[in-house]
Amino acid sequence: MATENNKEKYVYDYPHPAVTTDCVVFGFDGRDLKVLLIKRGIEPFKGMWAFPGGFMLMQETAEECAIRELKEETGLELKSVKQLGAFSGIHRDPRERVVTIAFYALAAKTVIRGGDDAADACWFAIDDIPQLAFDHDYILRHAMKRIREDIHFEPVGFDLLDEEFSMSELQRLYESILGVHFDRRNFYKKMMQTGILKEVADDSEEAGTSADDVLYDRGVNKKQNTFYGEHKEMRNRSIDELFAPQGGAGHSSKQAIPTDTFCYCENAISFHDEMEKPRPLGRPGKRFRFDKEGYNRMKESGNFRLEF
Amino acid sequence: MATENNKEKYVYDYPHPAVTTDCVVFGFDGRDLKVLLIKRGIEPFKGMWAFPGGFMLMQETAEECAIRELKEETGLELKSVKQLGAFSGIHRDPRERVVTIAFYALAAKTVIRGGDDAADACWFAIDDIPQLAFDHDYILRHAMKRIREDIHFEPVGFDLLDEEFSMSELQRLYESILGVHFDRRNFYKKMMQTGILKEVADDSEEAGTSADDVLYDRGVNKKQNTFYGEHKEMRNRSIDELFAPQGGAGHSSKQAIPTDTFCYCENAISFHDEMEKPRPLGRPGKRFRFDKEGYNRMKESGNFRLEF
DNA sequence: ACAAAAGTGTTTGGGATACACCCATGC
DNA sequence: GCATGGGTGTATCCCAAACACTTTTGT
Repeated sequence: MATENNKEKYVYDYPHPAVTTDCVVFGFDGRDLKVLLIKRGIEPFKGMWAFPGGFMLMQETAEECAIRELKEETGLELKSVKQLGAFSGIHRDPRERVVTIAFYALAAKTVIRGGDDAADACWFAIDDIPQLAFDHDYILRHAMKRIREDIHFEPVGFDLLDEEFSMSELQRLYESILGVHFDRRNFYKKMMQTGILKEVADDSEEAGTSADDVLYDRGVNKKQNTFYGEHKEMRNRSIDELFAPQGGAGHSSKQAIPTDTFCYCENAISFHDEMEKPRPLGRPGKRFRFDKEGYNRMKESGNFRLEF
Repeated sequence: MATENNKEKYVYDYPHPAVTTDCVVFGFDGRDLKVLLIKRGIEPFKGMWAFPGGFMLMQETAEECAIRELKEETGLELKSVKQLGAFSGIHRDPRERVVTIAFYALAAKTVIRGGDDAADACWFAIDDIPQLAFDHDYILRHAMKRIREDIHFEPVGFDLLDEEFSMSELQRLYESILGVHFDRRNFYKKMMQTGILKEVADDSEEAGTSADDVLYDRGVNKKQNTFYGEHKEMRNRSIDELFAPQGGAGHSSKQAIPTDTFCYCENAISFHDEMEKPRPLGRPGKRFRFDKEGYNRMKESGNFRLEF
């Protein structure tokens, strides 16, 4: 049906929409769930923030496209992305009819630090997202809904953490994603009895001041006194509340903040330089790893579900 | 970017894939979960069975396209479809690069009977699906997985039943979808305590020999003696087993059946004429309705989940 | 000494499961 | 009467939620 002539034009008997991909990349810095955005350099929506993504090539699947674009635009090299679905609003792109296939992905902390090509790529805390280009607000709502569902069935969390992590890091991650608070002891028990964690033998120094804590420490302790206080409200807020239309009801603090401050950008690159490493207070905890074998065993033997 | 010239050609600076939709329509006849398929009248895959669907127009969303194509090809008029996702395999259509956005939908029994335009549209029992065109086998696996997940959280079942139904009809539906068997009494209790059902006042005749039972009765009683025996194996079979590659291991009965028989077609239209109405045996049960208000109350007040 | 964070065990209540008897209908 | 299927209650068990004290570290 399609014919390619020499003038680099592509001709079809029937109109074809353009197909793009967009990728919602989640990260976790030990405190908040974050999303990777890029600042658009061209129209439409020039200057606004958007998910990395772009036009699909004929010789690649949508998944491959999402991974390629992510690499090109942010330097992140991920092995897999999960599809959220197609978004086909008729006027979602003012240029032409564009159907986008949206994905989401999880970037571990180590990977977060790896991004160097990301000139205009920044991580935004999930409750400090600026207004986005296209229908990306809408896509983000779907992505949040999806990650909250997936975390019950799949070991989503471990892709967001380093290989080794403490139980409280894991718990903070779950709490960030689900927006709730768990009893520390019950969380511990529940996690352990899933059989998807294995404890790391305590080889004294190994985990101590390693790079693991770098991102975690960055800035966390500045606010730590008020951490629970600040976010307590958020913890029981629904997705819709979190993503109410700009200036919507019920969240006056957001309205008061001017856009520039609201769009405060934590650039992935600058992470390296800015950080000091005050250790977390208190007793250092055991460290754990994701036990892939244990997970497979669980998955095979019946319906695996993390019941939170 | 796109330019339309007078020769009914559509020209783009970059190659565009075609975009289609496909819709997996589930039905339930009181015994088996069914899927609506159409026989392809043109190449490619002429003569093979496929999901209803077709090319998306520029002035419609993918959802609208799926609903429109469903109407055109089968006569079914549905109000909503749910998206499964985009399938973007490079060679999934031999003609040109085609990305399809797949949907699934649920058709109530009454609606099933309504289809008159469906010349080559047939319902197939979920464990008697012929080999399908394109990558539709693959899509069907996703659809089955999805409906099994959705049924836990959403009142999926009620879209497949008539307005009024008996508890055992509902149970059979759940058992068909999930492939398991429930204790009748526990199922009853669990369903009732969700608060999403309301009992229908017994106005004697109203529900008795009404059209409700028509489809249900068709053919069910012919096999009823052996119903549980025949399907017991299937009940605990996983999706992958159910959809093993043609001639795969472990299901010798299928291998023995020649394709023509295997593709036995229960045409939606002929339902009207063929049926006799032997009532179900035993004591006639209470009838229930889906309680939309109760469902909304449940959904708002915390995480609604049907735990099966 | 004190604050902060982490490790651990017990109790208890509610919900899921297993199970049995009686009733209504058609033949 | 008998086969078939529907309606209901109870006992049990397990899991999840609630909850407190001790230990380690840094200041």
